[in-house]
Amino acid sequence: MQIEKVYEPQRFEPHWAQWWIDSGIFRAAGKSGGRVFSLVIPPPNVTGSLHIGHMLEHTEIDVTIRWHRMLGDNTLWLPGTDHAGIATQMVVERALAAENINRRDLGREKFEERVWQWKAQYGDTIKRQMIRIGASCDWSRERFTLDPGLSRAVREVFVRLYEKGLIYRGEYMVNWCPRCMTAISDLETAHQETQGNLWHIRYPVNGQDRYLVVATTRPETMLGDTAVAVNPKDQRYADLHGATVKLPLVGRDIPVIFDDFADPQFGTGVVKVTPAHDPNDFEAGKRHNLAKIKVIDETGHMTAEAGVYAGLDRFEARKRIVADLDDLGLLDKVQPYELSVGKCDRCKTVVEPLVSKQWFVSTKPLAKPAIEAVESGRIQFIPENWSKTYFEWMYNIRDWCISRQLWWGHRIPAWYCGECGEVTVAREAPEACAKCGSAKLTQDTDVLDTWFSSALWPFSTLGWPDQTEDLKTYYPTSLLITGFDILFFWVARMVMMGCEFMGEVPFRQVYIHGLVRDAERQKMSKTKGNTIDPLVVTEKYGTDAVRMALLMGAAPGTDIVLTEERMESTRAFANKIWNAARFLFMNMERSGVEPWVPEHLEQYRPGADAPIEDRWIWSRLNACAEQANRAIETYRYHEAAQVLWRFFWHEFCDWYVELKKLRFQENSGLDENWRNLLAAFETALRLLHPVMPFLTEELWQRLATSQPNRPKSIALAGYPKPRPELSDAAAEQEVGVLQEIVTLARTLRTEMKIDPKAPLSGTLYSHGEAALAIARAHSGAIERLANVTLESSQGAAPANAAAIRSTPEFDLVLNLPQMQMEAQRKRLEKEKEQLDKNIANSKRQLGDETFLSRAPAHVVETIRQKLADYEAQQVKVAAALDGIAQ
RNA sequence: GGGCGCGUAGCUCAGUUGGUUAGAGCGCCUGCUUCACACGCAGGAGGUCACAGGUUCGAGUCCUGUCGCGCCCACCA
Repeated sequence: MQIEKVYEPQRFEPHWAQWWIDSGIFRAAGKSGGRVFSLVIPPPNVTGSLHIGHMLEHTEIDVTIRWHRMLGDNTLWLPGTDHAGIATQMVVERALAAENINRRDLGREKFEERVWQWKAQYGDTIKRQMIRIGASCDWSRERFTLDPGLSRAVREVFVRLYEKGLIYRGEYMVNWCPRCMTAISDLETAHQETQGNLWHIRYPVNGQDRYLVVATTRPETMLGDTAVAVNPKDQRYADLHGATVKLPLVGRDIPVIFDDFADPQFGTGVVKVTPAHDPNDFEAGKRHNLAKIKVIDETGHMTAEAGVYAGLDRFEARKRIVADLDDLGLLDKVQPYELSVGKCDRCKTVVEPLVSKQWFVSTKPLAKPAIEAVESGRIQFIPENWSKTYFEWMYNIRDWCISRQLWWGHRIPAWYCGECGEVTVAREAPEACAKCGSAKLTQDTDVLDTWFSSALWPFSTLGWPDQTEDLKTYYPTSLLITGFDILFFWVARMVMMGCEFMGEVPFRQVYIHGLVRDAERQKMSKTKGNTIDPLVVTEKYGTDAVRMALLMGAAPGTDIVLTEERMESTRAFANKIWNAARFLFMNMERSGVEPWVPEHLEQYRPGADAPIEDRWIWSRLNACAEQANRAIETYRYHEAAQVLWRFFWHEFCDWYVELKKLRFQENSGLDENWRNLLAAFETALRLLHPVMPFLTEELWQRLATSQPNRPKSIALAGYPKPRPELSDAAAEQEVGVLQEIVTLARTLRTEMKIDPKAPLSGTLYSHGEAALAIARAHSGAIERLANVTLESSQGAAPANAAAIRSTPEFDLVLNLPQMQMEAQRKRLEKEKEQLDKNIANSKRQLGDETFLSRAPAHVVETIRQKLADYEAQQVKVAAALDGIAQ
């Protein structure tokens, strides 16, 4: 079998990804009317997969660790919707860029038409890439193809909420993005601290020789002022009841109103009121029945109401107005001022608060059961802290603006009558107006916020509103895995909708993973240019290495720092596995051993008289399985990754394979020795599969070829479970001592600056028989691993022995060609210093009456034991130092 | 303004309920092209766990405060 020296992920990963799909191993977990959840879904009793979605929309990398357990457990959560959407977005973005088209220049119909062409053109490549990185990619479920089943669910929910009075349409202040030309929700508005000015403007009071000075950060809105407000308790303005002021530049007379929202402490205590362009003022306007004068339009330009400023860009108008006020002597002062400016999440354009007719969901009634679900523990957050954030938002929830003026998405199922203006909300397009019978109906052109349909995902994908088998089986799911950045957007809303329409939470646990950060701990963002493109790095380091790097950094509650250094080290780990396999295969060939795995994987164990290294590695294998399973079950993926790393590299490779080298000299075919080894390696591959799926699949297939009844894939072979009967304390003890002897000898050799190639001899001294027996039994191993031949001797090392290393159990003395006295003395003195410190420490504690009386017995006992060891060591070190001095 | 979190080795980070001498990867130093792997092997240096108090027999871990940093939410003109 020809095996390359360095593991080349590019050769194997695409092949396996495709094979998993073709052979149906990654099959859909549930089907419903031809809809599948996700193309790449781990099968039953797997293990796991890591999922990286390339979020163009959010211009960052989103990492979802999908470590699915049992299908039968109903522990699945399958990210599907958004990733299919993302794949489509990737196509669209590419096409738009390549053809240099502005979305808005196409109409809705044209756009949808073009998308299919683009998909044909660019889709295959992207689909392949998505699959390669483990992302789902299901073309049937893109948002704007408006999958009929999903649309039906959306309409159903809309109508039911409307009939319950939980959806309403009204004229409200919304966040408007002048570039996207749509309303956006509060959540999609990102506030940013910006350095601006506070302009103080004089408004002359009619009939008095007096000004009211108002402060504003947005002078251009003054053209739309319809009042100025002061606090009713503010004595300075108590005389202004019934007064009016003349609005500068416009000349309109506007009233002075008295309202609590004016803060006497702020500026002069007088505030201008622009009901059409400020949320606060809008509310005040309603209270005082003020006119709304719209001076800025949907494109961010001044309207005809703005008089001479009409047609100007809003920021240009600001400059002109300030200049004109200054000319008129009405600019009292200008103050630098830091304010937070709302920007569109998507395009960073400054949001314009505008009054318009929009659809809203009243969220308070929906939030109540959703809060209760978490409070009662029916939904659990991991890490738990996130429930606080969830509550914080839920308790202060505001109504949700759901209408968007975009042209892809789910149309709002509302029709307006051309005759009488009646609004009809219905599941299907109505024939005639319910009120006047007119057939002149037009559907609302607005579409729904994408999160509206996303909120229904847990049940809409299962066939709701029909009571399907899938719905009964899979709702509620057990686990949602997601990032905190969509906690409000998606998670909270799924809970609300689930409680409302299913009467039950959509999932039991929510695992919140961190976001990926770059080396400077910055959130990845396209505008900052610090994005690590998963397609680029998977190409460079391999998918397995990228996955492992992410997992190693995935401690709950912390962000994931993804650096190339980290990926380099995980690639090294992949290569290590590869080379361990390469080594085994080479030796199998040499010994005439065919690839082999046990018939019953979970029952194999080495015999009681098996070679010590086999008994040892199987015991360690079991410990590793135990820890890995526990870590995975408690969502401590970083810990699992670390446990596996340490086991495979530092136990399996560094010790087990090294010890096995001695056996390879025997040329005896597939004996028990080989069986133990191959079965151990096979188990190790299964343990590693979740963190290195492609590599382990490749190796496992090569290993298992001979087994006719083997599962089709390592993914189907079952994750190794802890098996207490494999634990072998005696073997661990014995190999532990062997490791100690070898390490001592190596350390001593390096310290004495002895050429590692020079064979040495030495003596192992011990009072106990155990260490001596081990040294004798494993002389071959010791010679191989430390290049030292040891004699054994009962008793303590001679006082004048120079090259000495001690443990509480035994002393190791090497016969050196020349003495390195100085190096030896230095090391011993350092050791003595450390021992003295430890002894003093232990003695102090043991001399403390309160400690003895209050500390648990086992703590006291371990300290006693340690003190005895330290003291024994101290005697030896002192003797060795004396030896040198003589 | 409200909420959440962070500060541990040169760098990036672990450290589950407080309990012996605080760990890993990378980097660094020394020595090895040993017939699986230099994406490697062997050995090593490096930390008063941000600071100040407190609780405790015992604190990186719990409490209070200070300093520094980050994130989220919020209609402060």
